[in-house]
Amino acid sequence: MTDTGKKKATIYDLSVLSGTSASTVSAVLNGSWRKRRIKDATAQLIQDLAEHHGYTANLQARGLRSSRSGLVGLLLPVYDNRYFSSMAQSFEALVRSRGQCPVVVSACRDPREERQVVETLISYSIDELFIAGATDPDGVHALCEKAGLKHVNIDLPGTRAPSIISDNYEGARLLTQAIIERALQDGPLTPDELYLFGGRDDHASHERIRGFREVKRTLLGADPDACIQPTGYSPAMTARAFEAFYEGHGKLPRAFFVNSSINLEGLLRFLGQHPHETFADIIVGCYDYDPFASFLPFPVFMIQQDSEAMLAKGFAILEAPRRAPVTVLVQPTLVPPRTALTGPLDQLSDAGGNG
Amino acid sequence: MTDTGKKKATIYDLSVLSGTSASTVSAVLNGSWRKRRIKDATAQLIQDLAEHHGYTANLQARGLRSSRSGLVGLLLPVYDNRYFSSMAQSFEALVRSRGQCPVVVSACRDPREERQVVETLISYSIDELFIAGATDPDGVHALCEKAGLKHVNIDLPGTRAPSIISDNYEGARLLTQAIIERALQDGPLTPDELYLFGGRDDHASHERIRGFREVKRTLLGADPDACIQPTGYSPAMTARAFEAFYEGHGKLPRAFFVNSSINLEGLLRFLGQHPHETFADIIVGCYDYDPFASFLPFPVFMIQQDSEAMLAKGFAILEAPRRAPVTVLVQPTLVPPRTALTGPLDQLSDAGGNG
DNA sequence: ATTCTCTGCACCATCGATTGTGCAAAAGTG
DNA sequence: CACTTTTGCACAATCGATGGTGCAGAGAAT
Repeated sequence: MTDTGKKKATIYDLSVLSGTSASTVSAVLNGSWRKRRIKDATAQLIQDLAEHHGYTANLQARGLRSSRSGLVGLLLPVYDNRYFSSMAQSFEALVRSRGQCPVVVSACRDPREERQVVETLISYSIDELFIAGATDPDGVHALCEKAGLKHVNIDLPGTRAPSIISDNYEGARLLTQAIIERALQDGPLTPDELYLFGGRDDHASHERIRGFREVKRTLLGADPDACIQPTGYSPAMTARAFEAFYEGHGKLPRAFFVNSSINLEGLLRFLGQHPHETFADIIVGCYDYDPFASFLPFPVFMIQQDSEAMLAKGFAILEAPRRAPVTVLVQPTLVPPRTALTGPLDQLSDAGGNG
Repeated sequence: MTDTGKKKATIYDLSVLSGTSASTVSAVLNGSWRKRRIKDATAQLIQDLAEHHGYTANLQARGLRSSRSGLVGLLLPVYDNRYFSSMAQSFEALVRSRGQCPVVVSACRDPREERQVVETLISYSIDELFIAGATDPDGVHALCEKAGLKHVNIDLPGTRAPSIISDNYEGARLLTQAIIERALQDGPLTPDELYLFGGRDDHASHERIRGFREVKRTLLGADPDACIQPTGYSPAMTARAFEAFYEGHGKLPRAFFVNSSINLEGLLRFLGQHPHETFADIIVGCYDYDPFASFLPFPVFMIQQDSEAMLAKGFAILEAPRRAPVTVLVQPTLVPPRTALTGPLDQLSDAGGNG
């Protein structure tokens, strides 16, 4: 790739250099040349020239003409937690392995931002879209539908497009049961000693709360409404809920279920403000897995959602001829305290060593 | 936005509907219409039509013609840790606030992948590129240069383009000093009780090791080479280093400096395999901040890098007329153990509550 | 009334690649 | 040698938006 010339080479440049037409160059360089009965020698010549001049196709031009782009989008609510960043990591690898180009964007759980972002992606003729945790999946669906864009919901279901979600109900049951069993080791547990913090009015929260309440009622016999504290997906709000509880009771609940790792950060903020005795004996369950959180100085049970499986399933569904608005459940896994799982980063080759 | 029609509307559709020419429609819809002396009434008519038909510009066509795209790229090594995911989060907000569209891609610390990704981005005529932690910044630089793409290095410096990096040397000094002081509270510390794990042959690692060794020599009087254990950026390799040390010494070093949060995950893997006594008294410093890691059951000092400041500085440099290959140092902050800092997620509005 | 200046817009080439179609020249057939 | 078939490629329209240029008509100036 000797960089001859200053501007990027185009098929027209190569057509002059090779003494062929632009359409021949195009065919050779996009692989359709056998179908077009281009001579092997001609193809070879053009490929050599292309390499020599560092030719790369102008993807905007290609996309404009063919109305496809080779891009696959992933729409995230946020980046900054291990569940979504890990999903982005897996997504990259998966899309790359399929010869397409991953594009990840976040929309900050804002329905307007979501639409805006999707419009932009559509304007770039992306080929497929994975919608992870959209606040308004059906609104986004309408846009995709209109543009003929293949898409699936991941993590939060929509009613109009295929959805692949964690089995939040089952996961919550597993997690609740684990917390309760662990708490019982330290003596009997009364219903008002087990709380749930975090989440809001989305499908995932509902299902988790449902699973929590059911197991709790079964094992502990009751579940006062006051034990459910939805605080939204915000560390600050969650911290406030813990503070409020602490002010009212002089301690934290003996055991509690936290709706997500983002909410669990709210717990950290509380911890930072209080001495160790305050939480020496608590038992926590968190829906989401974060390796560092698993090693906090009290037992933390976590639920790992299998984002890689969800994405893989998503691709499978997009490839299938019929795409009914089915909902596929993917089973999450209970992770006991003090567990360091491997993640997508472990797939990366890193020679390591100092050289 | 009533979705009249099935295909996406173009300026030609609107030109027919409005009885004007396509160029007029184009001018009205891209804001250049005052300059083109379009009558207010005409503009209004076209805007109404556009809204009614849910017109959105085909950005590939626009980009092709104007060879600009409104896209700003961020090239990351990986997503899956808090430093980079937090950087991505800040990046999104910053770019959005400037009316452009953020595109984040990762290249897995693979020089070939880096080039490949940058080529792709260039083919989409992105306007600016932030290169965070490129393995081969100058190789990437060459590509950008050739394409006339404005770019800056973030986090790891290149020699050919402006670079904005953390003051790794100073950060390492702060961190080393903090660990040593804390260790001295528990009694005298000998040079062979303080180790460094992680990092490889990149600029950041070098600077951190330099800072570590200097402070250590100053405060402890010596620094045996064996105390430096570069393991690459891989949790597995780092875990192996801890295991090896443990096998040789029957315990972990009393205090150690870990090169990054990714390496710190290696420590978790070790911890998961050993009883609590093994690490009851260790003192850890980690270059990078992760809120959960800050609350591990032993003192963890962390360094928070100011990625938001780096990005902001990057934009400033890109806007400046002259762009010499300067290197700008941004000061990181020492974060004492058990500290929950707020992050970019706190900027997000989240009504919270159950409704 | 004539010339000049604006105003308001239409026309058209252009960005770089894709693709249906057409047509020479080469090769095969009888 | 005349005729068909195949090979190998060129032509030109097209995707949707942009922006330089030109020009008709309204109003102003003389």
